[in-house]
Amino acid sequence: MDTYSQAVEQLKAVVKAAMKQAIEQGALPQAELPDFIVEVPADNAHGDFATNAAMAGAKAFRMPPFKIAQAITAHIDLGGTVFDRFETAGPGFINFFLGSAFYVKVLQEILANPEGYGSSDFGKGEKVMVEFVSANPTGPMHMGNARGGALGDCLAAVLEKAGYAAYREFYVNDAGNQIEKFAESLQARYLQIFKGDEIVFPEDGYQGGDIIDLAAEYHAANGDKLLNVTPEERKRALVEYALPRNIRKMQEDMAAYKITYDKWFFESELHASGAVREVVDILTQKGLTYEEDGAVWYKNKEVLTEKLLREGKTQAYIDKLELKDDVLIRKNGNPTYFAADIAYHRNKFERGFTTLIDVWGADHHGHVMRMKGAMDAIGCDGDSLHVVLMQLVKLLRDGKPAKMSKRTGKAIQLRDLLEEVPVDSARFLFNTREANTQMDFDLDVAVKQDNQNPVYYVQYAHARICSIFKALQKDGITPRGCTAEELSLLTAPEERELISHLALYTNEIISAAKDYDPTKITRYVTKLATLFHKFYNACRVKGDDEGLTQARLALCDCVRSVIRNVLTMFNITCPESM
RNA sequence: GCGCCGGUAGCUCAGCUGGAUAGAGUGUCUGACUACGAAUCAGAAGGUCGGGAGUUCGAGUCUCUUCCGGCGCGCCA
Repeated sequence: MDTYSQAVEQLKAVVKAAMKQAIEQGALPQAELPDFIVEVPADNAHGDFATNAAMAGAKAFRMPPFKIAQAITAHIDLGGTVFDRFETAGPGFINFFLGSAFYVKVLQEILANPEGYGSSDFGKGEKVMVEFVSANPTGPMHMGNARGGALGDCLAAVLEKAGYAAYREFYVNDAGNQIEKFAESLQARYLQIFKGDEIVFPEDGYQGGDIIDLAAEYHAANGDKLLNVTPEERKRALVEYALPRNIRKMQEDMAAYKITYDKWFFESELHASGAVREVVDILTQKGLTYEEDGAVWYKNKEVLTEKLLREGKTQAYIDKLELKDDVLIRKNGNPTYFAADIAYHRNKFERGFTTLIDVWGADHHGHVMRMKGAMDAIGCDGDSLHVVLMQLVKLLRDGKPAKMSKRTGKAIQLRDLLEEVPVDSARFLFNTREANTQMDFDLDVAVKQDNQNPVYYVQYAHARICSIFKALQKDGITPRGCTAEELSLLTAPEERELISHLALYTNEIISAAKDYDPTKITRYVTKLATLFHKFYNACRVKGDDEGLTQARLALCDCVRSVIRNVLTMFNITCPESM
């Protein structure tokens, strides 16, 4: 267990023991021990940790919180802990102050294993799949994919550090309706090369310029080869030409974005293998389908109503949702996206993943509940499917929105973004806002190499530390191992605050993993950089006291290690000089 | 109409299972390099936590209601 968690456990035990003793000795009335929390106060004048045990016990003990606090503190024994002292304060908080033993232990823990610091077995090796981006291969990737890419990739990284076996997957929708639309669009553009406006572009076709380009490329290579063949043959040839090119482009874009997937999963395989048919059969066997208007429907309403009633929702609430059934097999015999998606998620469970995380655009939120219900319906566990919904990105340039409509052809694509903005910057910045909030992405800030851009602020802290080591090396000062006594010389407020923050890292990783929220880590490391800069301005590393200089070098080393630890995890470069 | 997400400083956002005087960054203003990187730091100013009601020792956080913004309610994905 990491030093920080140990301290918290010690504190809980000490407070519990004190309460028990107070009850035994009659200072508190007989009652069940209340649940209480241990937290880090916002204001460090209130100690390093505080507990609300006295306030939480007000009801159980039927006493004013302040009196309870006095009764508890009269029986606290800090022997054998990393704590020094405590006090009661405010309405009944008990504040605890760490002793130097804690700070020494934190540094020793990091120095002993800088790369492994932050890792834990919290996830117990559970197989988790993070499916993210999964853009349609019918056109170039957009800003939403950029956010999803950074989010999904870094989330997977956080999960790995928290002890999960994370797996990154991209679902390629290379089948179904949108491929048909893709084919129709390509065909129209191809024929327009010969016949111009005489060929009407399909109303719901893909308007993007990339379709025109693909048709033109095909024409340049193959001429009028497809002019006089059947539409079916023409479309098939065009898709066979264009689809692999689009997929390759997506793979190139993801590679440029420094995202490496464990697998690119093709929807077409689910159709070819009969997996889609299979889930429809399963649902039919369970009596959860029916035929109407020539289509096969799934009883979504029935499944979700039962599920929601089980969860304690009222019938009135469920009625208001106006749940609807869904088509699995269209009248024309083609399965819907929904049917394929059920098969896909079943396939994930069958591959041994016990937790599935999908990163989706918020516009798909209507799909979440019925997908979970469908998992239950086919005998998988819908509660093991977690969907991280991501709100839209608004691109700003010169403080004004930069439009990004996919249809205009002038849209800002992922590729444009990566040409304009450094990958480090994009990966970091997209993880500074929680998925669930709409975000402004300021292109001007993203290319800035100054304090407005948090990624540079963090990288600068790292480079600065590297520079300290070089400068002191020149003066003949070489870092060496420090004794505990030397490390305990780090008592300045700036030093202690910095070490305290270093101590939080493992916990922060676990918290980010639990919440599926890597933005906690970018905030963590930004604050780490801030605290380092404060330390740097307040405490000189180079000084007369050799032991203190070495201790401060050790502290610098720890900060550098943790910054590198975070940036490496997120696949962001960590320059030694800038 | 129904549902999901958001509304916190001029701007962009934190605020963990309810906790102490609501915090950062940025912007504005004022300071700090003959010393390890000033790509930094210190300080000031800046708030009806969208509005209202409730729950209790205590509410930005929970409940209800209402307003505003985004999104969704397809034999689209």
